[in-house]
Amino acid sequence: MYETFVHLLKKHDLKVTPQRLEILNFLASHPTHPTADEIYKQLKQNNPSLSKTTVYNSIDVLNKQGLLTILTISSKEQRYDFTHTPHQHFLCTRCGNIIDINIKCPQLGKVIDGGHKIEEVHGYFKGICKTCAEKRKEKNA
Amino acid sequence: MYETFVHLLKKHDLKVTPQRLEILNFLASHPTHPTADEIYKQLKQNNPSLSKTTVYNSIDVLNKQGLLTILTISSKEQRYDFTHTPHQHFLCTRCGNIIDINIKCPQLGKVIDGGHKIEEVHGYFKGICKTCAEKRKEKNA
DNA sequence: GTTCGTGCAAATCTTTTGCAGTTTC
DNA sequence: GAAACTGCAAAAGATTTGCACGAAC
Repeated sequence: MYETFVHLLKKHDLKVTPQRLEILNFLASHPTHPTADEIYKQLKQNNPSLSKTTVYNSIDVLNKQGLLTILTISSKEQRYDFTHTPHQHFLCTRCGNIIDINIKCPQLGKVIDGGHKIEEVHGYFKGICKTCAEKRKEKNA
Repeated sequence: MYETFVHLLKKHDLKVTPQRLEILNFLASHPTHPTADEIYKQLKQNNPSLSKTTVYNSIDVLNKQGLLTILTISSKEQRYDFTHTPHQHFLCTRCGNIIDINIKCPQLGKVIDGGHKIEEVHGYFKGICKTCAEKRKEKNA
């Protein structure tokens, strides 16, 4: 079941530990951009000896290998995103959810303002998400 | 000298205090996206009784009135930006500086992915800034 | 068996809160 | 003078560090 993640870790010269597999699996299957604390609380249920230090350690090595992205969108804690395909984020000002969206970024790769070269677009967009917009419509109807 | 900021505060029903004037002036004249601590340390030099609480309090009310923008770009501390004209930010991966850039955001105001309405584009872009790019060129030459 | 990873406790850093005294209007 | 603001100290919350033990290769 975890073969993919075993390969992924080996490929990046990281030791394969149950904790790392669980964290990778959790991030890949929960595109909800969890915080370190959310990851910790969730995984501790099946592995009571898990420590937060390990969560932070794992996040750190995974991030250094480019396997996850650190989001610093709205609040003071960091949120994490398993890196698979490039995408942007949408923060709903009503419900606070962070939703993955797909937007073409015409800026990527361009050189702008006389010399800055754009290599990554970490844009995030703020507004009202589909669900909240529909709720508001119903209310007004 | 501070008439503009006096007006700005009054317009937003905020009391005019020396601390708020200093903070506004500092933010407006330093587009370097300082942290709370940087603002505090700088202003404390001329006003030794200044407290960090006041810096945070002021930032809070100014932010609520839309007079400044909170950036959460790269690290765990927040950075602040005096709100004047809409612009984007460019984080240089070499020198770590956050530079204001001007980019057209064709996404603004659009409805995407079947219903999410974009009201603000908080994009930031990552890459190599002009200064670092030129330094690298010189080195290779 | 050596290197690396885990987990505990303590430390650090940023931001928030409670409250008494002071300033603004 | 009432309401709002300042500043101190303490608290809270997220992340980092030091270190001994244990697991992976």
